[in-house]
Amino acid sequence: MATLPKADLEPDAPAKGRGRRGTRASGDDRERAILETAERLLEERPLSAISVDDLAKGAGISRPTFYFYFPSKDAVVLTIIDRLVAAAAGSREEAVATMVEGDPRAGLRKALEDLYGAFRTRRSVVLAAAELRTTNSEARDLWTEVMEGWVADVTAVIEAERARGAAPPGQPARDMAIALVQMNERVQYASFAAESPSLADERVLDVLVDIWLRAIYGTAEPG
Amino acid sequence: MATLPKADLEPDAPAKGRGRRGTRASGDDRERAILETAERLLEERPLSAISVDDLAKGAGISRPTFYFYFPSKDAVVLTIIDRLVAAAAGSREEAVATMVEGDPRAGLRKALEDLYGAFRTRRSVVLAAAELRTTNSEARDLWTEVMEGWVADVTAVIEAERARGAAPPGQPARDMAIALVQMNERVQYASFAAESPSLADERVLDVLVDIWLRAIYGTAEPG
DNA sequence: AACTCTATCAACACTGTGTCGAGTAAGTCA
DNA sequence: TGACTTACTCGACACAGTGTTGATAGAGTT
Repeated sequence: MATLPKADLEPDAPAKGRGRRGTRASGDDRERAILETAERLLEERPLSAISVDDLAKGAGISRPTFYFYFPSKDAVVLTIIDRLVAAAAGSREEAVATMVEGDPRAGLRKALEDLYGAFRTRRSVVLAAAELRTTNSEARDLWTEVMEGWVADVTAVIEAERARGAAPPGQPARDMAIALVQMNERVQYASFAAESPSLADERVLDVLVDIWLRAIYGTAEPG
Repeated sequence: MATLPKADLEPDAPAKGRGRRGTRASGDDRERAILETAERLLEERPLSAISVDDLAKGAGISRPTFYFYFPSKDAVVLTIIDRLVAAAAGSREEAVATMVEGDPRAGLRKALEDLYGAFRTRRSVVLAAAELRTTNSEARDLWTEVMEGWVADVTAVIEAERARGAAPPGQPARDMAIALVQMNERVQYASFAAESPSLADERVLDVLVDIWLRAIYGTAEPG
């Protein structure tokens, strides 16, 4: 089977020190097996229904041995979330670049599309992250970082559009950004979880883009 | 001030059969004591950090005796949430009535204000509900019911405004309603939990009302 | 006085978490 | 080669929490 003796020059060290204590012996396989087991099980059931024993069994080791690789179940999931967040950060940079150039509607749509896509392909991880967030402060902090990043970018975009006269004045740009980013989070989560009510997968972007555009570029004096 | 515990003609039998099995002997006090203990502890710490034993101790009974009154910790919290939801349902009816008559901006603000107020005074219960929702399907169903109610109302309002020509056409009214209602949920939750980023308590309404108005009554062809 | 019904809790069975300490096997170097 | 180190493994334990059982006490009929 997969005997990967792998010249370990700088092999992984994937996400800071979330995983194993020291060293980098052959047990890399085990660490990977645990992570893969976690991802697989999360496709089947919620995080709360997965035990350390399930992860250990799935990776072919005993429960105490699991603790040699990770300090807790949460740490495993945090490692997985770290990776998702890193991938999403890439999308974000790209997205902002897209937004700055030319046509706002197309730019915004492309930006939200990339982000939505990055998460949709890892639905089960997003759901697990949301679950973890309610009990684990490290998960909360990680998510805060992500949200602050987006809010900062969106705030800058709104301010730029107002400055060049493309967008009318209104509520403080950062406040708008917070509400809009949080709306996206919630709407996307509901769609992933197939909550009810929720937007159908293929409606999410149309609706979000429209609300963003109206919120940023529109004024409303209804009659 | 919010005089919530109003008009108890029917002193208990508060929410269907969530509580004790049969009868109504003197042990009503105990049931109430358990509920009060739960509310008190939820002000101090999250639901996940409260055990059945804590509730029993707080009510001056042993753990097995607790199970005479409630089948689980979740059932206690569900009873509390039931009451909050019932109170909020009152606010909702009133809110919709307010919206229908005259000036949309004032009406919408009043409506969102009432709702926000109903929840803000019971912050800790809202937070507990969100926590429960991730693991308990009954809590999920209950919340679904609440959300569907709001979405139905908002959908009707949007359609009415479009029909009388006050609002321009756009995305399907129900889709807009879902996104807007979910935005409110998320923004308010973040504010209650003092997440970061989140809107300051006194900014929430201004920002939400503005986005709602622009989303419903505005169009946006940015340049 | 026998009978019932509410209410109570000690003791138990079970599930899950995390730790300790003893052990093995594969290097490393004297 | 044999002593020492380091990576790794797991049986057995201690602990925390949930939910159940069965025995019992008192109050209220009949």
